Amino acid sequence: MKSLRHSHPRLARRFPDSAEQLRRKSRKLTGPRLAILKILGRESHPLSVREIFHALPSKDCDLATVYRSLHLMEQMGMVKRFHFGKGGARFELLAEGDDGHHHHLVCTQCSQIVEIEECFPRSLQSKIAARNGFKAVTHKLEFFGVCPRCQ
Amino acid sequence: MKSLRHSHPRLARRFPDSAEQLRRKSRKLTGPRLAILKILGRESHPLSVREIFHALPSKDCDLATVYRSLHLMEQMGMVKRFHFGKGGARFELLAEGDDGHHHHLVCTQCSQIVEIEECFPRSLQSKIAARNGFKAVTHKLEFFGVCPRCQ
DNA sequence: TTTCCAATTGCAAATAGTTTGCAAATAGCC
DNA sequence: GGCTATTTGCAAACTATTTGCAATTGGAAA
Repeated sequence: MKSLRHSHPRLARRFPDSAEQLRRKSRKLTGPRLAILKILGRESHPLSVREIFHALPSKDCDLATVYRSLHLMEQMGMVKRFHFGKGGARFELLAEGDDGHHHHLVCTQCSQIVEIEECFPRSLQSKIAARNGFKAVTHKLEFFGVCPRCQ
Repeated sequence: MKSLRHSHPRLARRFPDSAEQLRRKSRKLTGPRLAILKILGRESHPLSVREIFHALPSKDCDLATVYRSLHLMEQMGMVKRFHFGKGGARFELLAEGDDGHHHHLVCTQCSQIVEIEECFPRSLQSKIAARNGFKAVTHKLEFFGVCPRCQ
């Protein structure tokens, strides 16, 4: 359990709170959920459902349960869902209070994923929202290219 | 045929070239392909495969053919594929020479789609690419919010 | 620490989106 | 009009995800 504390900064303190957070919504901290949190906690980039499933110790948990768990955790703000075009959804563990808004640079050859600090300029987004009369505007932004090793 | 000349600016002159463009690759300008181009030419925003299929006159063309046609047209640079998270792919007709790089503002309630002029700052993208040693970097960027009518 | 029940799980089947093999149909060059 | 490579329809396969239901289980209450 303690090992999760040492992962990526954003993930810090996620695991110790999980039981408490689940309890608050009268949800149970079950074996499968724990295992999934552990796997997500080991990586600092979004994992595909397939990757999570195969990393499951002795894959004793059903694939449907992985989907259900991830969905629940997403609703609770514990994980964030990403789509990189090809393939299915990917999930990243979040620390409490983090809304998970950030972006990635993905290698189109080997799918290596780098987390990016930069974001679309806030003022420009406000301008776009205002000009079109839209409210509550956010964005999804991902970069794609060829990583050093694949060049 | 002529009606397509009057669509959205980006689409201008797309249709008259289609036969020629297809011929150049020894492809045929068939009924289904013509019908799909016509449908795409009527709209200035990306259509889902479902939408295209149902707009097909007397839907006499198979869904598989729609997929195959769109795939071919994508490879030939005649249409551009987009993904807005939920649901399947969407396709937009391009004018010759247009690489189709642009973005959208999508209503999360009614899926209304507005085309956006703004783009992620080039210099910032170069910085991101350089810092991580990536080459040939591009990006996908879409905005989501609530449109005036849905507020 | 046992009981109890709502929450959770496994399993299998359903659904959505997309692709593919193959024989029949057809566009466009001659 | 004929010929042939390209295209199409159809059905089946595939991938990603969801759902119904009966059996199981976490954890609050007794």
